Amino acid sequence: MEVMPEDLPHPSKDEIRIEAVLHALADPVRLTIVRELASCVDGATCGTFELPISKSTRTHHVRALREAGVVNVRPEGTSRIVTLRRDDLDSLYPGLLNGVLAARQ
Amino acid sequence: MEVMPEDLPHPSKDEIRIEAVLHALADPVRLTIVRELASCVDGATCGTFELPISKSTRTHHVRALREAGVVNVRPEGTSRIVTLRRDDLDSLYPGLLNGVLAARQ
DNA sequence: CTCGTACTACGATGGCCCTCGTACTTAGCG
DNA sequence: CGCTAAGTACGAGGGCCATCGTAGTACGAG
Repeated sequence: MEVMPEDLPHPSKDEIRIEAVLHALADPVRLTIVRELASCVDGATCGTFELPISKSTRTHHVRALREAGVVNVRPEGTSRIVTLRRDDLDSLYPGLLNGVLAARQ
Repeated sequence: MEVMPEDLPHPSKDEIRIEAVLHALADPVRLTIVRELASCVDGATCGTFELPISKSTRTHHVRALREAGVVNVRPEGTSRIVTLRRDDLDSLYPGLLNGVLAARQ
């Protein structure tokens, strides 16, 4: 589909599985990350997430979201730009992301 | 809201938490149950689910779905009638259920 | 080159939970 | 009452994973 210069492995759109997505979203930390990403269209650096967790745990969660197909991660210097794969998720599971984000915190 | 004679504890609509719902849906067995429930409007007996699991495991999963607020369980003789709480879920997380059910198997 | 920043890799730990078998309860039937 | 069917309770085992600290890599600034 789209060709993007990356070195981090991402599942293609047709490799995304609903169970993996749901499992990725079921964690409170990852859900917070997804909410933050949804509120800033340009994507965010890993370090900008305000979370009471260690760096390695943050890496772990961003990796989990990436491998589930929920986010895209792009190197940018020493940082990683993280963006929601909103188009893919919306076309695979229309309404799912909206429903999740509609939840009262 | 609605008064229903039950002896099994269910979370009220405002007690349902998105993380619990997502976690409940993230299991392949429970997702199968939800899919079967979505296809039969009248609800189903626990025993009618065709699953390669033991009785106690089935009980465990139905309980998990009930405690997360995904399904309603009503005694009926020696059986339990299980129904999707579609109205509650749709109003709390509009689109979520549709998105999940839209996933290719 | 040196230093600091941003992140990753790896192993350890602890907890959650999926699965099961066994024993038990309850309802219905004769 | 005796029997069967449907489901629950409980405990055990085993695996997955969230969390962390430490060590290491990669990039940019000076």
